[in-house]
Amino acid sequence: MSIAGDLIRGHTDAIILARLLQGDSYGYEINKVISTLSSGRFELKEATLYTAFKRLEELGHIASYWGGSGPGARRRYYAITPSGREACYRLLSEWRETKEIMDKLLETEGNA
Amino acid sequence: MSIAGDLIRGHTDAIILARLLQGDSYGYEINKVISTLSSGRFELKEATLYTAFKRLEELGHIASYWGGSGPGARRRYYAITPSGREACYRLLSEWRETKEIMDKLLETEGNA
DNA sequence: CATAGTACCTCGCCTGTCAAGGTATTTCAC
DNA sequence: GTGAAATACCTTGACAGGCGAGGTACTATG
Repeated sequence: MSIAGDLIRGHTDAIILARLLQGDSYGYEINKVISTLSSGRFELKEATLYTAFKRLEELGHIASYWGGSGPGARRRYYAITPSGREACYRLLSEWRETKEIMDKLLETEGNA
Repeated sequence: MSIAGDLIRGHTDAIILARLLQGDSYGYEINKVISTLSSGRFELKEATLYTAFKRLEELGHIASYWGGSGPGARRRYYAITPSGREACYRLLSEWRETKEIMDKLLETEGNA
């Protein structure tokens, strides 16, 4: 991928929660959506994704349930919880702040 | 600090190089500048900073020399090299791309 | 029945951050 | 002059997140 792993570090939770804010979904689908939305430039590796799900569920930010299997194997759906919503809003505002600060720090006089 | 370490992970090199693009500087000063520019909301820990210097020097992106000591102890100055400039521009454009993609991925319909 | 696509999961490595601790020099108050 | 504070640099070890590699299982299609 063109965007290195460390750039998304710390942002995976935000991305997943923001996606679940749109409605329940499952791992495989979320991965596809992320890939599509970013025109293939961004990709959450499966190991990363499932690790994140586990972490978020332990934190109580998401809840899972086994859902109907479509064309393939059975799916584990995830739903965002109230605390997940809160966390998501917090992460979104943190992202806005990070952007703002980063832009200031990366600013160069004879501008790039 | 209000912005957690993982949010800047992968951006420290960009920040340091962008700062050195403004002219030679040394660790202690760069740290202060970052703190000031971000109104104290952002802080590169010393260990992180010196680790990054070492890494960047090994990569040939920066070069160091001992400079005159001002009011305190002696200072090790860093200068950006041609390859460092290139890397910096690349990182800057990567940052722009990351911003764009992240904004798309974090977008929510009933917007936050 | 084999293959490809869907779907989930785990282990172990790697790398960047940082808490903690250490060294050396200069300045300034007392 | 001596002690504290600020300046300035550096290293070690622990920790956490991302991910390569490998594995399981089910369904549809030819």
